[in-house]
Amino acid sequence: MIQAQKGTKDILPQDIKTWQIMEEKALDIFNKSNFYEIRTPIFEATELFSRGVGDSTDIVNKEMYTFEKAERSITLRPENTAGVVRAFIENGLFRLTPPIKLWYKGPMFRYERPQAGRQRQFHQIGIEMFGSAEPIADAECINTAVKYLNSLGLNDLNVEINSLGCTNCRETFRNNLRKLILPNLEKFCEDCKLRYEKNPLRILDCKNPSCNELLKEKSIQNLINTDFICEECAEHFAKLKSYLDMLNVNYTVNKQLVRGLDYYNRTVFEIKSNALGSQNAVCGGGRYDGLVEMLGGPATPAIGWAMGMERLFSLIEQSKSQKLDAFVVSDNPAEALKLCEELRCNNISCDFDYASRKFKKQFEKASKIANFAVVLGESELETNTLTVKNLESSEQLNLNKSDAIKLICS
RNA sequence: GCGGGUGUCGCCAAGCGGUUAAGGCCUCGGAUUGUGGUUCCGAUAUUCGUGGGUUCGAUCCCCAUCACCCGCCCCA
Repeated sequence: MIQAQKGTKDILPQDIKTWQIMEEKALDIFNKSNFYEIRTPIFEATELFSRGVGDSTDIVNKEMYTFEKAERSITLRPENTAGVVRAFIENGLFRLTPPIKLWYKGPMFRYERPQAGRQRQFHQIGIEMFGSAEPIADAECINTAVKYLNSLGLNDLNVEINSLGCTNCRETFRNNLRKLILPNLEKFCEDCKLRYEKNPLRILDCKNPSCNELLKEKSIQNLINTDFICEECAEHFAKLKSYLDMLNVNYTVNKQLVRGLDYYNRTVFEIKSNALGSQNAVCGGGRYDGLVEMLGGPATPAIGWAMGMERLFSLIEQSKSQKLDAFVVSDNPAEALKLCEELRCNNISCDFDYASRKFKKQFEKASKIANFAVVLGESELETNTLTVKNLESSEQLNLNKSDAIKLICS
């Protein structure tokens, strides 16, 4: 028996209603804020991700599905920011009047050990905004995420924000951090030693308890807590906070929020839920002002986020699929099919029994899946009428076809 | 990459060395054959993830293997 691949899942009819709601709400909320959907390919040149997402990230180093085809190295997208940026550049979308507001949804692929809230094929929904470096763009971006989550009935989420500073102030901070860590470098874990070389900021969110202990050292805490970011970056962050206050978005500042993707600068944020277990981030994002230029486009500031839809799914109340308007009960499948066709043309959702089972069985099924039973038996065919039974109230009427349709539609 | 757990019918499960391998849900059929959501009856696992081993005997013990789950790491 061939099974679904490790870390992949079928989304079954019993769950589909919830997925459709997630998608409908996204369309609704994003449309209202002038975001346009963009659909980009599921595979891209490997180089797009190694350059775009960053060589020092786990995603690129050990989690990509990469294969060779016709002497090209191809990778299944592990996230979609790089792909959207590529499309933005390639199609000249930078020529549009900024800001250019895009959203997407679709499957992403990461070769990791599956666990609760983590699959190898999973779905993300996200937005990307290009062309504005203003903190008001950051605020709208975060607010859109919150509004979307609210529309799905999620109100008790934790929005964490931080500023990583720009290339200049980050460099200073990085050097200072290196100086303070160096004396104890040997005591840090192997990963952190690598991070020390490649991306020392990542040491700040190491989950290893002994590293965490080392970071509690006063001079390091002082460095983290003194706003290392330059005046401009600080002002940007302050404005963002004031806009979020204005919008009544609750947030907490988490100075150790760093995020594992290389392209972020200034604002980064995550939205977490305690209900998720160890994979507790439902949304993550930030500003990436250098990425468009780095991938060969004109210098364009940008910001975006992505949500894990499976995680979202596990947080929201599951919706049951709706009942059909009608189920046709008949011992004449051909006539039943004809009637169904006519009902469907009148915008009535309906079905019938192909096997002409006993009426008792057909009613049994009807009561499970439909609001009305429409009986089309010998006597109805003779008199050219329909017997319509309301399966909730048990009221039953013999009507001509147009009255029956009216009743079902009412 | 590292640690822990689980694997009996489509689903949820009992059994823990000798059983005809419980039970519930779903499905299917029936209770004077055109009326349901209630009730009652009946059907559905030659077999307990797979391959070895121990034993007179293994779903129950041992080994291996596979699959899945959970945690670490990382991320959505």
